[in-house]
Amino acid sequence: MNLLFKALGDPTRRQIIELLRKKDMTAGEIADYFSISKPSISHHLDLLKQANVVLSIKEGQFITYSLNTTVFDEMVKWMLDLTDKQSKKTKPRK
Amino acid sequence: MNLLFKALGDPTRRQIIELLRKKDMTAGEIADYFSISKPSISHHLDLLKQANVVLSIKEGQFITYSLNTTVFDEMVKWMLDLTDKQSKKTKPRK
DNA sequence: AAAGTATTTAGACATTTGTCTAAATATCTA
DNA sequence: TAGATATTTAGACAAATGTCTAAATACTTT
Repeated sequence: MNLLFKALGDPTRRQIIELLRKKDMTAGEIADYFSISKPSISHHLDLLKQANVVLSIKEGQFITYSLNTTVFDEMVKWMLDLTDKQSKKTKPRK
Repeated sequence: MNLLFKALGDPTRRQIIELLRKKDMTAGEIADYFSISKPSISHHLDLLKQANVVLSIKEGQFITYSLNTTVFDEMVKWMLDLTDKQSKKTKPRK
């Protein structure tokens, strides 16, 4: 989970996630939304990919990125568990 | 939300959060769980406090820390919304 | 009041992170 | 096959981050 939390720690990367929520986009399309260089965006995409937050497929000379929302499941669970006073220190009752 | 995401980006801070989930603890008690110095733990606690993840009250010479789980609500919402394919690009229908 | 305990503040330092430009790779098109 | 387009890789660099030790602050106890 560390890569995931790290990935979400940067505002630019969260914006990328929000963009991809609306629709899949190529690296170039994504970069157009930001004022930082394409290599920087490429780097952010790489980190998101390492964290398994995005998937990419190469289509000709383009690379299309999409969100992999499944990785958030565990994280949401982690956070909801924090609020679960009932099961302090106990295993969840299946 | 940036301070919150940043705060969660560090493994030590997440461990602190997990400790506080079980029970409120003083700074010293928390520090005893780690092999890093007390000033470092103090610094982590400060960041968690800035992110509003923990609350602290001074009791004599001790300072007791507790979790403020309410801050996670917005974050959970953010993540759940990412998975919500239905409302792509639309405002949530109240 | 002095000494001990709990915690933070200050300042230094190495590592990590986010950014950039230049160059490399891969694909498409004329 | 050249030239244009899309994207990444490489390497440099400044800023942010996590850690440390030493010192300061605050409270308690003798």
